Amino acid sequence: MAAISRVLSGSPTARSIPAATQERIFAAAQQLNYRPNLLARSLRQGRSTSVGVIIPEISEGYATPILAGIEETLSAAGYILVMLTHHHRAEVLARAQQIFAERAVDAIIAVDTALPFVGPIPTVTVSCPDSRPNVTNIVLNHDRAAELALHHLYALGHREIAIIKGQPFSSETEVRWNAIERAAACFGIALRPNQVVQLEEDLPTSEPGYRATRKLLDQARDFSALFAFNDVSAIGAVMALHDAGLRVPNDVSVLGFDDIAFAGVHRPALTTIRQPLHEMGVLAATTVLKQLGGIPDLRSGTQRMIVEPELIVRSSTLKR
Amino acid sequence: MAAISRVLSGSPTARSIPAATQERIFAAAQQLNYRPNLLARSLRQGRSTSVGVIIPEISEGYATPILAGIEETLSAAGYILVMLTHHHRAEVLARAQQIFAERAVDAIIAVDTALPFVGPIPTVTVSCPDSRPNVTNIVLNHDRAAELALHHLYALGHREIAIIKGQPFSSETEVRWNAIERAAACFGIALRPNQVVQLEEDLPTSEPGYRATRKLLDQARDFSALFAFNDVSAIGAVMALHDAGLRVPNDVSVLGFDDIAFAGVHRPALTTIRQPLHEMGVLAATTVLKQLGGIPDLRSGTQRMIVEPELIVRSSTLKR
DNA sequence: TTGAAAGCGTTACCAT
DNA sequence: ATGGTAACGCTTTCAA
Repeated sequence: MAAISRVLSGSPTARSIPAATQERIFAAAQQLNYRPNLLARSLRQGRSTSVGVIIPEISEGYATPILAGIEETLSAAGYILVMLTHHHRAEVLARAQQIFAERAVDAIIAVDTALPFVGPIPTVTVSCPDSRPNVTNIVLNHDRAAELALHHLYALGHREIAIIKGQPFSSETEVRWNAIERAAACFGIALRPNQVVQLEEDLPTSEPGYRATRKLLDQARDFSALFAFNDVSAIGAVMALHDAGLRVPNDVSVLGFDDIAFAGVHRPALTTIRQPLHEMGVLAATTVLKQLGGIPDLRSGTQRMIVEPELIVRSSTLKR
Repeated sequence: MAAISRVLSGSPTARSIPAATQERIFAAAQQLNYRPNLLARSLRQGRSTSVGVIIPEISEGYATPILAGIEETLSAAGYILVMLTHHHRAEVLARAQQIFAERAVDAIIAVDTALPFVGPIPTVTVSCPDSRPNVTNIVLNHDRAAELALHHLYALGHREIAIIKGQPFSSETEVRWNAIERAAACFGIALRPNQVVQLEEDLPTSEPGYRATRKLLDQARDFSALFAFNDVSAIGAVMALHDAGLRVPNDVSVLGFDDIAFAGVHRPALTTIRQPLHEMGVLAATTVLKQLGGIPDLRSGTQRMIVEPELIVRSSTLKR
């Protein structure tokens, strides 16, 4: 039994077993159609070749490419995902910790989620700006993103730029806003309070963007450009502007964020700041795998991996 | 140990344990912050409170609501998903069987996937028309869908209707096409071979729909309506028609399928045949849960659960 | 180089 | 009503 275990699980101690015996073992396993019981192995080793993934919801546009990137990478390495959604509810987040512990996940990837816990296992976050000890954070270069965005609009002649901030519960809202403020200061753009609105509802649709834009139009109509928190809300903004008799991009230039799949298909095609969502998922997964396979020392210490945004110009964003 | 196991796992045999003892056990568990080890339980019981889910890919529009419905329902019942994607590759599908067996999933849900295997565990398929023994199939009422679609177009005066069939590898392509043929016969609509094209590329984007429509336009321009295999390809079709100088819906009425989230946001807003994707995910999951909890007899026998489509009229599909 | 045996943390079968 | 104990199928240590 010992020899069989060592050979079939590819243990380094198998090197001291003669080739002939190994052959016999492989042959027998093949003939008997032997499959090791992963549950027994997991129980014994205390690990499960699985990775916990937590994300607010399985939503269109944003979550999909990240999850796809994570799934591809992990399943190619023989890991499965223990995927949980929390819908921004604190008690579900707390339960997630239990579930991950029960299932003995070997690592955790948190997407767009402020983890209330950090365990002794490798932990990687995606788009969670608040860094915690022993966690690797994969974050977008928000300063660069804001600079790309405002430079684009500024270069086209826009000076009165409205902003739609993210929902209060969204983990990136604050850092993004701060970056926008810094970039605006750089370009000498004034962000007037009545030209700033915030997404409110917890819906992954364009509805919150529509409502925020309605509110914006009620309190200010003197902006010539609008920078939305994400593409989904930018689409809602375009609808609201259109309903208010304003043309996009002729009257108002709308700039989105994320570059979701539908951004290029939407009419008017959405100019946007691209986040490499799929790549971020892949990066999160490969980072986890590296930590799982590598030297334990690599796990410790807070690390930041910065991902670069890109300006995608689609509908010609005309100068006013 | 025995008493503790019985009480904490809610075994029916725990009824013969006096309330006082049960209290003591609960109190101690609480105080010691005891969490049962799921791996050990799974090893012993041969089940893992997990459900295998296999789907071609984590794609926008189609997969997302189904997966969300499955995830919600299963995780509310304490199950986790073992989610695999196969990208229409046969060898990956075969490996999936291995992985599900290794992980000792308690049931399997296959979405839009022709399973090459049926095990002894409850198995539910979503949108897989070919029925196999001991599998519950959740399928759309395709005849009704085709009837809704063609009646809608017919009533608007359309007689020359082009069709975009699904990819050859898509599990619903054939059954959908057969239903369309029957409905067309009913209404006395002739489906001319040069007005029928098929999606080819294995991409979850609107690209295949665009290409198919280009091909269609090369071989026929005498159609006044176009019925696409799904919304994603309908969007591609609208782009291709537009690029060819045709207006939608003025020159050509385009009818989609699925009613994905962006169908109502797209301009022109997409008229479409709605599949209740989210509900289908929920239904698949509840069916699995019922079979897992219920009498084993319920598992046997092939069952079909028919889901009804709905016509969603958005852009006014004008009579030619 | 190989084998025996001790667990991993449960559950379930028997006794009491 | 309770408790002892043998599995479940593997890995790993220790001896041979």
